[in-house]
Amino acid sequence: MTYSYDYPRPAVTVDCVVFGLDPTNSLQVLLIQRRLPPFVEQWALPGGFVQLDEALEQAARRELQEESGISGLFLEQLKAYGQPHRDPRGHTVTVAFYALVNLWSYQIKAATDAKQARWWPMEQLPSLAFDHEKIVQDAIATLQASICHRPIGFELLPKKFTLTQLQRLYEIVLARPFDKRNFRKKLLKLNILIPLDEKETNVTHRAAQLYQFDQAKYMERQKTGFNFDL
Amino acid sequence: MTYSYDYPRPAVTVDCVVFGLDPTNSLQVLLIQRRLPPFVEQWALPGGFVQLDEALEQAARRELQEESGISGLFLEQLKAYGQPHRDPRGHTVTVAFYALVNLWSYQIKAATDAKQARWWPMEQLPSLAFDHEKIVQDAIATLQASICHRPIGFELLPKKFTLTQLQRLYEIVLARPFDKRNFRKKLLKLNILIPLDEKETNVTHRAAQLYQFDQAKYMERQKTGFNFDL
DNA sequence: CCAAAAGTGTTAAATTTACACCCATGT
DNA sequence: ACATGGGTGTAAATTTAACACTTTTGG
Repeated sequence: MTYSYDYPRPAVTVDCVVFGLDPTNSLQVLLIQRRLPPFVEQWALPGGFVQLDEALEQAARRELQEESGISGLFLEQLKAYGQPHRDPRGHTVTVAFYALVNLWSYQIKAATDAKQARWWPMEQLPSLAFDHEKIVQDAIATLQASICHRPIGFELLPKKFTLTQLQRLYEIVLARPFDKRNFRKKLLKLNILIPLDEKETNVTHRAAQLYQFDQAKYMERQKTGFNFDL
Repeated sequence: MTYSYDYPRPAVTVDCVVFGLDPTNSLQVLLIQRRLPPFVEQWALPGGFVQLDEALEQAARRELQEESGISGLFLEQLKAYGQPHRDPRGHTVTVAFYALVNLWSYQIKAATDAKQARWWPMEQLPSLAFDHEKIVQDAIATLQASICHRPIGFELLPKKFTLTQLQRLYEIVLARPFDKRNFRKKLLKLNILIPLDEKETNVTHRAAQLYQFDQAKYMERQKTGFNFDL
């Protein structure tokens, strides 16, 4: 390294707002109970210090893995937060990410994790450490905007899903109802859902058609000026 | 301060992608020629180190003021960049912002600035220091998305503008043509433009009606579920 | 046969697109 | 009078919104 600079530096952390949709159709956020000061015993977003020469997203994935055992999920940067007194230990800049998980797969792990990780329903979050409440609010706003313009909602569902599940997902995240017929028409016309040769099982009523998101076709059509848009 | 932590820390900087639209209808980006290593003499985004206990946006505004003399402009956070080797001096996380300026007002200042600040047309940027080319690309993409969904384009025009100026602005930023009649219909129907009792002056043809953006009305209508959208 | 959710089509309204000519002003 | 950009309307196509009943399956 040829040059150096020695200003006093803020600390740099990452924090993750992990959203999960569970089979009972409730949107959940993963929280960690802190064991160290500051804010001991309070609930907070999973996250921690960025190590030297570690990329931001990589740090976020590492912290998620360490604190909750989940990996390989959809992760996007949200925003950096650097208000001077957001951390009582001193000036700390945090880069927040949001992540999407389908709880059909991850439910067990997170629920039984030894490190005090727990899913909390969006509507009843406990009070949070630092400025994490603000971060969660920003994350839900960004999630709402993103889900309307890009096909990321599928990250919250199992690979094979029914149109009703998809509609519920949108209704939950956007907090508004959709008309069943119009919703189905619109989604099917986009032509990025593959109807499978399979139906729902273990239901006490007519079994629904299962679909799968066609990532490849979406990518292709995207290049030729195609928009997802709701 | 009750707690402390002494991990080795990445440095934290801010960088600004300042977009300006000039009267000849070209989209420009403000660049600074570096006087210190690394990347001496190369062009780069205005920016610099975040000081201890300084908020991120505040740091961005301070750097812009110091390096180019402009202040009071529209500024929004873009993204944080933290790839390990993006700065040869050592691990540095930068929080990038993008800003909008109307060059009808700022033209002189920036052009005559002693500190080697210069406007460059978007289509012919020089090669840039660090990963600033990537940052500029991300900024233009974000600008394009934002300008479609929120009325921020007005920040690039003088307070009083004509519909043709507005249309040109959209055409330049989005790099596609709009139909004159349809564009005017759409914008006027939004009902957030105030027609003034004034016309363009010093033109060699029929003088155009001047309009002003009605921020107040926009804010109101936004609360009652109203979207700008193109 | 009952309960529960799946699946399906039409119509009216609103929005979007395409398109061409006259107007006002300064030289 | 002419060059330059300002300003305007209509019709067709597409998209959206509203709305209710029949089907399938398991219990």
